[in-house]
Amino acid sequence: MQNDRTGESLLFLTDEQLRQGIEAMFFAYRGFTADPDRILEKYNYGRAHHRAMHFINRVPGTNVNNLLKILGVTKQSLNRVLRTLIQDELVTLKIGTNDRRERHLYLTDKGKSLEKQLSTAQSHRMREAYRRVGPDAVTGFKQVLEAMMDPKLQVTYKKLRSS
Amino acid sequence: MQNDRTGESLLFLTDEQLRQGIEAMFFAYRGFTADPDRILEKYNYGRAHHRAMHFINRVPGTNVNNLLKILGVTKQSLNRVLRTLIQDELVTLKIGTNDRRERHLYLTDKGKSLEKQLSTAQSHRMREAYRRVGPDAVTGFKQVLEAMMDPKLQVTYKKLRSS
DNA sequence: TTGGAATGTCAACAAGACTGACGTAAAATA
DNA sequence: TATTTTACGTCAGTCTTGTTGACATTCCAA
Repeated sequence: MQNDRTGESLLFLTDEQLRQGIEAMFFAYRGFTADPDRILEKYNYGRAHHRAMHFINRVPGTNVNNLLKILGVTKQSLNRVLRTLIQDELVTLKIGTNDRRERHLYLTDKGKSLEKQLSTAQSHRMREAYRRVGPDAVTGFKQVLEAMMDPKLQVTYKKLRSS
Repeated sequence: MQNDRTGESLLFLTDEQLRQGIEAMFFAYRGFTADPDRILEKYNYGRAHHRAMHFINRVPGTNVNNLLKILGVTKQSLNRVLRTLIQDELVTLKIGTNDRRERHLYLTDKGKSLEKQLSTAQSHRMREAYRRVGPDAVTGFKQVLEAMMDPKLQVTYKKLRSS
C-alpha cells in the first residue's frame, strides 16, 4: 500500500526537496556554461555559436531545418550565427544532392579544432563531477534530466544518443 | 587496485557518456524553464524577474548585495529588474535599521502570489520527474549538480539549504 | 573629517532571442 | 504543365538581459 510508506521514503517529494532541485539546476547550469564561455569570449563568439557547433559536430551533414528543431530557435536567429561561422571558415555548406534546396552543414578543420577546445573544457568539469560522485549517481542524474525534458526534446535526445 | 576495474565500471567516464550528460543538461534546462516562461510572458516579465522573486522569497529581507552574489549579475542589471518589480508592487524595499544604506527586499502579497504560481509550475515538472525515477536517482541528480557548481556557488547553495 | 562601502542612476552598447515580410529556388503535386 | 509547398536566406524592427563607465548620495568608521 502506498500509505505504508514512511515519511522518509517520501522525503524526496517535499516542497523543500523540490526547491533544492530547482536551485541546484540554476547554480549548476552556471557552472556548466562557465568554462566554454571563457573560451568563446576570446574569439568573440557566444553560447549560440557553441551550441550550433556542438550539434553540427554531433550530426555532420545535418540540414538547417533539423538543426533548428534541435536548438529550438528561429531560423533568423540561427542564420545570424551560421553566417558568422561560415564567414570565419569554421563551418561549410554543401548543397544537397538529392534535394538541392537543402544545405548540409559541416565543421571545417578549424571548426573541429575550436569545437574540441570547447567540449574539452565543458567535459572536464563534468568528468570531475562524475568521478567524485560515482556511476550510480551519474545514472540518477541522467534519469532525472531525461524525465524533465519536453517529450519532443526527449525524442530528439534519444535519437542523438543512438546515432 | 584501480586497474582492476573493468571497462564497465568506468563506462560512465567515456567521452560518449560525457557528451550525453552535456546534451541532457541542455535539453533538460529548456524543459526546466519552459513552464514559468509561459506564465511570465502573460505578465510581460522575463526569467530575470523570476529569479529575483525566487530568491527574495527564499531569503526575505535580503539586501541587494547579497542578492547580487546569488544571481551573479551586475547591480545595473538587477536594478532594472527590481525597479519594475517595485513599480508593479510585487516587491517592497525597507531601509535597514542598523545600517540605513542597506535596502532590504520583501515580496508583497501580490509578489508572493505570482512567485507561488511560478514555483508551482516549475515544481510540478520536477515532481513528476522525481516521482518517475525514484529517490535514489534524485540523490544522484543532486550530487552531480552540486559537484558541477563553481566552489563559491556551491557554498551559496549550501547556505540556502541550511537557512 | 575624511575615506570607503552600499546603493542608485544615467547612458551607451551588445548578444541573442523574437516577429513579420519578402524573395528565390527546387521539389512535389494537382 | 501549372500551382503549391518546402527549404532556406535576408532585411527590418523589437525585446530582454546582460555588460561598462561615470557620477551622486548616504552614512559608517577610523
